[in-house]
Amino acid sequence: MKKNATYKRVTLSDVASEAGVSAITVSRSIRSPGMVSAKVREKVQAAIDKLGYVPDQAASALASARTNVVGLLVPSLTNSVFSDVLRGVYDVIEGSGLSVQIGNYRYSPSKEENLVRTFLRQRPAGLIVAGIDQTEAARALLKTAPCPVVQIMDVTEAPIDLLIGFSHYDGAVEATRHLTQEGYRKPGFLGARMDPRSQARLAGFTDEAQARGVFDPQRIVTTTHPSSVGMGGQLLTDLLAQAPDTDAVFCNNDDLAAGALFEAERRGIKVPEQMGICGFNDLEMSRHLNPGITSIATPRYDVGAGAMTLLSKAITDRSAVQTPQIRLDVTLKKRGSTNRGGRS
Amino acid sequence: MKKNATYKRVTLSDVASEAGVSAITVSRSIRSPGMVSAKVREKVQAAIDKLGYVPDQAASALASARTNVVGLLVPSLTNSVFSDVLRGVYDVIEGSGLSVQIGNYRYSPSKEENLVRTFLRQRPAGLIVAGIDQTEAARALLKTAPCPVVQIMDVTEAPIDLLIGFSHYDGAVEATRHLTQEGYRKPGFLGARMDPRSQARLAGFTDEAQARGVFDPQRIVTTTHPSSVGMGGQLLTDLLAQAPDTDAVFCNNDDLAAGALFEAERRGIKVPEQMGICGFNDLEMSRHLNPGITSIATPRYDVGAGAMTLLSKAITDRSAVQTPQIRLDVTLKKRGSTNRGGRS
DNA sequence: GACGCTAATGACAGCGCTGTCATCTGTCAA
DNA sequence: TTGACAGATGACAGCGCTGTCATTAGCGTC
Repeated sequence: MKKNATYKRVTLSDVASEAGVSAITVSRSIRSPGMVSAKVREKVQAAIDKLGYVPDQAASALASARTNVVGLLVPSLTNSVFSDVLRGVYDVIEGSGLSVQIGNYRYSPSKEENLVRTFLRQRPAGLIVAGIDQTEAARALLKTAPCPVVQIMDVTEAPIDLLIGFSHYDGAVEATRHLTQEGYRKPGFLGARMDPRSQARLAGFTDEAQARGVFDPQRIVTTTHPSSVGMGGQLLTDLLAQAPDTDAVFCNNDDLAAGALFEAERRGIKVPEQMGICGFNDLEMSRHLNPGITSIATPRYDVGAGAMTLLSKAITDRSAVQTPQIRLDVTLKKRGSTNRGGRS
Repeated sequence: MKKNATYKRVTLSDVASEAGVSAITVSRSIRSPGMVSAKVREKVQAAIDKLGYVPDQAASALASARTNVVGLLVPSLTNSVFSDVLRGVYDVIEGSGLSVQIGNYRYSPSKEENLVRTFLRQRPAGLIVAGIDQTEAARALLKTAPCPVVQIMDVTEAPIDLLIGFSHYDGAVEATRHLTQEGYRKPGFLGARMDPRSQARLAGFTDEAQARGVFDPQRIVTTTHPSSVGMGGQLLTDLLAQAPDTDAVFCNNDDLAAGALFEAERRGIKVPEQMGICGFNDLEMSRHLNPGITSIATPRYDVGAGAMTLLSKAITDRSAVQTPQIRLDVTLKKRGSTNRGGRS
């Protein structure tokens, strides 16, 4: 067993003999200080500092059959939505001794299921999974997983374990209501990707539009291609081709909304007078465009940070988790793109 | 040592006795198939499939003093630039048996140095670090690291080990030249964050502007705050306050450029007639704005993918790496925001 | 037909830590 | 003084794998 001289490891027993105690005592004084007397703890700490001891994660994982790795399963890394979540996760994890491993399942449920399997075999300390739409098999695996599991980005009556998210449906309802309240009577829906959360937004739009008597299936245009600004323009073009008298669009997200805005401009359609545009997610760009794009602000960073907080609490002591399911609010940001001022 | 029944592990020796060989032979037939006869290899594979054996990474890491973890050190997770890099990394790593661990040093060199230390202690299989401006201590650590190291996102004459990136300086020179060629004689520079790569862009701008006789330090406005669309507007405001006759801006990145464009609009300054605007990074949004924003397209995804390709090759066989340093090109994307058509 | 050589396989120890159980110490009540 | 008991500490084995030998088999050579 060759050792690299530069990185020769200081081991537990090195610390132990330096401190004049046994190895196991050092281990305990690190992991559960409460079990060790203050005097010994001090000596151990001094020895650790002196030798620059750093625990070996592999050895610890092997001996305890447990790692300090948190698995994070996301459907996309392109999406700026998930980079916000990521940021929240990383901000909270800092200094917690846990580390994250990301799995990207590219919106493929079967790939997600495989990733769940792969991750579980590594005996993770915890798992964060996006959404509530896992396959049956994945759900079963997660239900019986020997670690806490947090679902994020959505809400449901039947969570697997822990959950933090917000309602895409409610956000869409609020957006749609806002459009009708501003006097738009022929609202349409533009959607790309159409993953489960996009579907929920469409459902919210549909239900609210029906409730207000302004629903027309002709005005729904979707694609499974990824969202982009360019796609927003294209979808609006398609919509206007099949329903030229559409007077507003609720877009799946702000990229599409921006694209729709530019396309409207190009066509000489005045926003918000002739057409209202509402987005989803409230990206920074949206409030700076002219007109600013009305959008549903979603607490993406908070979801990431909250998920990690929840998880690390559950890892330490599952029963200490007060609120295993957290529902965050979305907020309608009214801006120029829907400011027609009418009341229906 | 309690075992979770659900995840009871199949071990090497289980496979070994199933296949009628010794444990070490199974290990070899997985890690270096060339050392094992074809017959045995088949038997072993059959046993693995039958039992569903998955190697234990912790045990392997402990025994071999080596992990399959690649450390990725980035200065930011907010920045869409790095999410593109991330995507490239993850696309390549898929199925390679390696896994990534991200460290976010938030543009703090000392935090970066600490992260290097932390990562190295985990005996990573390789390391990817952003930029070429590590502290002296970090450089020393990386130079003697017992694993390949890839620097990304920039180029230098003195790389630590492997490198893949592009020249921010050259990109800025090209942008500045373009502005002058379009007839702008009073170009300014807007910069946020001002990390080393932003500094390189400023240097490129300065040198080229001086070479063309259009340099004026009054027209340089920077901040150490992060980039955002809003910040772009603010910086343009500041610039115009101290140099009202400025007729073009080269912006550190496209967010600032978009903000500058909106601010110009707000002030009734015509783009590109009265003011030219050029960005950096060529985000998707830029080509859809009106006018489209001229920008320097950077191969961010390719940097991520290339870095990971380089690294996994080096991990397998360092001497097999043909091109240890790769310089990628940046491309000027001419759009409406600088289309004045003049020739200086 | 004994010898040397290479290719293929195996035995063994140990990586650094933690779970389990045993031991030791000091305190307090009877 | 004795015993019971809780709190603090230690001994030991073993997690699952791989590095380093040692051993065996198979082959050609003189």
